[in-house]
Amino acid sequence: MTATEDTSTAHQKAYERIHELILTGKLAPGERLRERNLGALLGLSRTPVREALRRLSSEGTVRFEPNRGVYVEEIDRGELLEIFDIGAALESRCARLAARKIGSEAIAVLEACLDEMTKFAGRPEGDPGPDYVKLDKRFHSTIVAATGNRKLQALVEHVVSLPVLSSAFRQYGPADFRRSVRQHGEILEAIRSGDEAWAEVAMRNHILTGRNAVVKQDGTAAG
Amino acid sequence: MTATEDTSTAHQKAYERIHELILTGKLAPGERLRERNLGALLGLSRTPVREALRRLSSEGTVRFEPNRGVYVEEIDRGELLEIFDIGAALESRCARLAARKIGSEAIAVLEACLDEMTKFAGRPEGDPGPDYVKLDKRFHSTIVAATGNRKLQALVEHVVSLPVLSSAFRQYGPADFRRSVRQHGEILEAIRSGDEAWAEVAMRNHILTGRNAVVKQDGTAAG
DNA sequence: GAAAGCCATGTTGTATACCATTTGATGACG
DNA sequence: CGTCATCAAATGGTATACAACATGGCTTTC
Repeated sequence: MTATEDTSTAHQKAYERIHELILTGKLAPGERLRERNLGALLGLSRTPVREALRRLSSEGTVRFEPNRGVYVEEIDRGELLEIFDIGAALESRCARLAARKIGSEAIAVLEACLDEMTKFAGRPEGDPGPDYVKLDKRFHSTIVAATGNRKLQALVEHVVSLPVLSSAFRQYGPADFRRSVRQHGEILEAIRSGDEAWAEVAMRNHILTGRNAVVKQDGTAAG
Repeated sequence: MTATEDTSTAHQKAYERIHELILTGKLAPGERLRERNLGALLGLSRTPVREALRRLSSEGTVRFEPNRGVYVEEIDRGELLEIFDIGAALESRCARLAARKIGSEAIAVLEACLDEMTKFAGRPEGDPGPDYVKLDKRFHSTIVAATGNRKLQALVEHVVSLPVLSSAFRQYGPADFRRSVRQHGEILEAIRSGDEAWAEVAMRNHILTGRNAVVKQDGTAAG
């Protein structure tokens, strides 16, 4: 019916929508979030909204100030680059584990992802945009899930929940997308062949490429 | 002084108590948590309990099964050891950053912690037990906070929220505690002197010592 | 005229009430 | 005797109601 998303519960819907609003910058860093406003906006009551906000708070995306409201967390450039380093450490470790433990179904999912990515990158002009972001998320989520480690999965989710991950894509040109696809291909091949060391460095290479894109994103010394 | 804990809000109280119940094994892995039961147990309504559970869920400590209840997550030995490795990666990175950015107040807190730890470890017999766990938490939290990176802080919190971290202490003997104190001393000295590389490896050394304790904790091939 | 206190208003924090879904028991039917 | 349908109790999911706290403007007083 609606968006084919897994919007089975109001809480899930609230979480996804609010998260997206923050990702896309419609809710700006530092901005105060009023529970009743959000509820009205999403057609929900405060209860699921608050639960979603608690979750986002636990992920470091928003901040509860007791009795004084909820605010979108700000992230400065230094923090962000650190996060990329952490992400590289976590995800490369995931890739190593995945190379050891992944099953054929997960492999199939990765292949399907890569296939669609290739199609997107093959386009002459248009920016793949949000679709590519989703594919990228699915690809990485599949690898993390293949580790079978739920705690690790939770950690990575928290890292990739950053607004900036997608903003990194925003300024990608066609060449950047092609490179991204190629890197995903390498990662898949490494995992498929069970080469743990290769999978690890292929993933690290991929993440740090994204990091570099963010570094160059805004050269100005904006406060 | 009562429990000087920051139990200002019901949500916070619920979170701390439930977390502790899981840490101490009073709520066993796989066990179903009934919201009304927990609320009655803590003298609270379901609302703050549910918010606390959402937070714990986000941390990977419990698991929501839609319409079917909340369960304490189980962790097998392999996952656990992985978590220690991740923790080592994250915390050693924190130590490196802290060595660069820490302020004098935080240094003072660390010194105070170390002081109390030394007292505990100096005891002839008694197991320091929960008190030492708290000191350890404070020590590590202070270092993480000193990085100034909130997202990183959130990540580490999620790692150390593991039941097993404290269970590692449980089988510590006097010699183990003395070694732990000595290691904390090294970490502090490294950070204080601003030696990033030293701080990093001192922390890694410390965490992996704990990992080793867990490895040896239960030699039996218990499922 | 300025500062301090008080009240009105809005928002968060918590409790309760209601609805939807699951689950186990009971009984009818094969 | 076993199996399946049906229903009731329990529990999770959500909405609403109420209480506590914060904030801004107004009045009052010096």
